[in-house]
Amino acid sequence: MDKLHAGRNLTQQLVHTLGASIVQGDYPVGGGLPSEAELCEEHQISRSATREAVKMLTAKGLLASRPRQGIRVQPKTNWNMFDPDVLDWVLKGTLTLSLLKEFLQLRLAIEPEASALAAENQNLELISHVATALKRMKAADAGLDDSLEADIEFHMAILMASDNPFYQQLRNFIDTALRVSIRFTNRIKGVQTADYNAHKDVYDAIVQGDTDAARSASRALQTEALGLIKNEMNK
Amino acid sequence: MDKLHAGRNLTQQLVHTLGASIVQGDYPVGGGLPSEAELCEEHQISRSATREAVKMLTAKGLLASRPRQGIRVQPKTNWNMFDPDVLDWVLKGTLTLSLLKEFLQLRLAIEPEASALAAENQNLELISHVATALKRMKAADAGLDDSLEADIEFHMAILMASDNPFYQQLRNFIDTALRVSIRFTNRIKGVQTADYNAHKDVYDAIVQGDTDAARSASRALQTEALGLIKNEMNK
DNA sequence: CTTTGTTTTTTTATCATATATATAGCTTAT
DNA sequence: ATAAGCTATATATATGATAAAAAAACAAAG
Repeated sequence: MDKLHAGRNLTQQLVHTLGASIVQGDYPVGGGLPSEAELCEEHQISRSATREAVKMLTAKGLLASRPRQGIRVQPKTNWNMFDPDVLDWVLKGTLTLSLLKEFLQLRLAIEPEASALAAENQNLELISHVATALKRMKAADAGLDDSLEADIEFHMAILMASDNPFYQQLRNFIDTALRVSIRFTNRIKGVQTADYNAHKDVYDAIVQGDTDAARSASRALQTEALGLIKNEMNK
Repeated sequence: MDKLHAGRNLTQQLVHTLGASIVQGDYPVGGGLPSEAELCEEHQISRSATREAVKMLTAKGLLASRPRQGIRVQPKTNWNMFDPDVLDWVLKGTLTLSLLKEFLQLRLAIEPEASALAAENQNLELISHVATALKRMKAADAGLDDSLEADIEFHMAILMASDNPFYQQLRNFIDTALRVSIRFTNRIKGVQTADYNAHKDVYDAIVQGDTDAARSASRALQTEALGLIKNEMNK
């Protein structure tokens, strides 16, 4: 079995290798995977482990299996794109400028509204974590902290401060995607210390409880990143 | 085994009964479920079926299992709330005004931006489905079609028309939640033919390619529903 | 008494095999 | 032609045995 996935158990290993393959398009959508028996043979593991891996991928919407019909890849619209694993496979396997744009278009919906909610709900405990992240960003500007990590922590803290479980649930999603996308945008505009002042504007508006200002400050932040990508696509 | 889940196979049945129980809080978060062996005994099914069900719930973020430690419920922040099954269990098991509000707060982020994207991208094929849904809504006003279904179809068509896979992926999520929430809001404001004109405003703006108008028309639609809930909460 | 290393024991993980069940495609009777 | 029934084959389920992991109990050394 794969050496790449050391530390994980057999089922998990197969889940990840199969998941990545499926997303990459190694098997025809709607069409069939190798049968259960063939998968066992190929990967040299037992039926239990194989079946459990298939079940996990089924739970994530990638596969479906029926007797006499075999195991088939579900259409993309069934994939749970918000499952961190699936998202990871998609981003690592098929990252394109176009996909990145689409991701940013989603953040453009989520984050401004999360900032507005944070300003509205005034959960001081949660808002304090935004302040902490902002301090890390400042430190990173002076080379005392990791710029990428500080940036991500900031955006995670905003989502948490929304105090809404649905937004909070998007943490994993945005975390996964940010790690890919920030690296990508940095490559475009040159390594950059993430724009501290623009981030501070968002924080200030939240602290002041100004929902509209929070929304538009956050929106400005997102729009800039999106513009960068769109620009790149037109080259 | 449960008579409630007829038509599904044993694994699926157990997934759904366990999933619902977990979400409802029948087992302590962070704490343990019955052991594999006990689950088999309780539900009178084999270890294969039991293990596969546990794996599926693991894939959805509800459970984790390790040797010697047993099967434990993961903290809520790990649950894949955007998985249609999980959302369904949460909504049916723990629906409150507060949860409904939080759901609408998410739609308030998603749908206006989806409408704006639809206006921007001008995918005529996809936009035509919005027109179809709108016609159904008009027919429903005259009692010739189902009002709930027409309403849902409209909002689904908007998401599709955004032409962005991430928004499209939210179809399942919003579909599931709308069915619960529309019934709920109707109970509050009396059975109502969904507001045709407000919906038409959104469609018109999209057709005209006016992104800002589409965004604010959609936002108005969402804000109204949200206001209704907030009102109810303050009673 | 504390720390560190070892053994025990419990539970899941994996394997192997047997049987049941579902179903696509073929067959046959009307 | 059409529908009911058959067949072959893949998954679904059951069961028993073994491996591996990890917490807990225990023992030895400092």
